[in-house]
Amino acid sequence: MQNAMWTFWTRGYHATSIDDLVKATGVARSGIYAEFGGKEEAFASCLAHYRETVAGPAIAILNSQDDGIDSIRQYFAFFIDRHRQHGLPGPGCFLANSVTEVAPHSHAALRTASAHRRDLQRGFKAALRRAARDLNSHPGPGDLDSLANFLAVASQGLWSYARAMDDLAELEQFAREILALVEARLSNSCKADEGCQE
Amino acid sequence: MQNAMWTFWTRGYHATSIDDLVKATGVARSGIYAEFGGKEEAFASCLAHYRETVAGPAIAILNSQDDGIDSIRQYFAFFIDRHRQHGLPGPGCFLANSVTEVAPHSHAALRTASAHRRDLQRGFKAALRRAARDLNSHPGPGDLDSLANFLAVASQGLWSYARAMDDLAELEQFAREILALVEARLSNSCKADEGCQE
DNA sequence: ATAATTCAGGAATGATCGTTCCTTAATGGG
DNA sequence: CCCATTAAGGAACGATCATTCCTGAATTAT
Repeated sequence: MQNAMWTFWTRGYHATSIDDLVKATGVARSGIYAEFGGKEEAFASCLAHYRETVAGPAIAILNSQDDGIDSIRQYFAFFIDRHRQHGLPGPGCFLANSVTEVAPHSHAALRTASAHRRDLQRGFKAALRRAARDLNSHPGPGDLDSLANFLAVASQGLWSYARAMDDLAELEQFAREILALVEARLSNSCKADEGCQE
Repeated sequence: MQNAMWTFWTRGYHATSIDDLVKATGVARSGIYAEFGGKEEAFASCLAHYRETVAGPAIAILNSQDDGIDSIRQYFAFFIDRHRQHGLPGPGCFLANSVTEVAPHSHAALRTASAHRRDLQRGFKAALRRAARDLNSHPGPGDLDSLANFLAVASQGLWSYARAMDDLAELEQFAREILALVEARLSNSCKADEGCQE
């Protein structure tokens, strides 16, 4: 399963053949069909497995500690460290890759990707709420939703580009910039609020 | 050419067969090979054609007027309007799609995508410089580069998700949020600067 | 008008695709 | 020890892939 997931992850759905899965996993063709049912089902299973074992723990980082800003920092560090180990160009995020390649033509992949985005957005929102609290910021209604939605979509861009970049420093710069932006945005809400201390 | 580009754009490289190109363009198989050479060359030509006729004019919007913030707003509006006409899920950005699907395994596509990102980043930086000027903001050295790099990568996320979303309002919310973030970030630089009025 | 040339259309080819099926080895109950 | 059941390995299938090549019509030059 792990090897099949990795193959779909790095090569995508269409560029992966059943033979590739056979070579990657070591199990025979009949074993692939016995385990999954077919290529589409195999892909869906691998995508769900990725969501459980990789994306889920990553989102959990966003609630791993009290400091909201640092939670977001660690979320990005989690993926960037992966790419530091692997080297660039890297695999990116399997869910992010699937959004581009298969989601437009596969209802199953689209629903998995949408559910993931919802979870990620909720995680970001929770971290942002703690960050706003620590910054004495009082964002308006919907501001945190808008900002969390933005962070989820912007992350997609980072994981996409991780497949086409050769300099890790650019990924790190992106992560630093996104934190600076969030702090500036929350501080701005603070500034607009009258009861805010300095 | 236009029809071949659209086919690769919406379906991707691997999911597009020569037969698809024949049906889409109306020219016979031999005509495809006479014009392009082969499937890979056809894709590269279509990608270059997209960069010239779609991405180039879009980047030019970033320098179309003096108001930097509004230039950025119009850049996003340009693509979002496309998706308003087409409906969601939409085609996204052909270059952004290629970053995910083919750039990791194709040197030609990777170079085209990298060159595009460089151009886009330069366009954003120029617009940001004008925006900073109008906001009386004095960002530190490298701040505009970092912010422009961020905008280019974040855009990638938006065009990716345009292929997997069904609500245009979320695209628009993203665009509004990115402008609010940029303004907050530039205002923050202003606040840090002592000679800043207000 | 006729012969030469060009080029588009589609048939043919070898390879590879996803999928199925048959053979065979392994395992467990009697 | 033997037979029944199961699961794994690989051969075989039709379909489709990218690519090549051949045929016939259109066009140009003489």
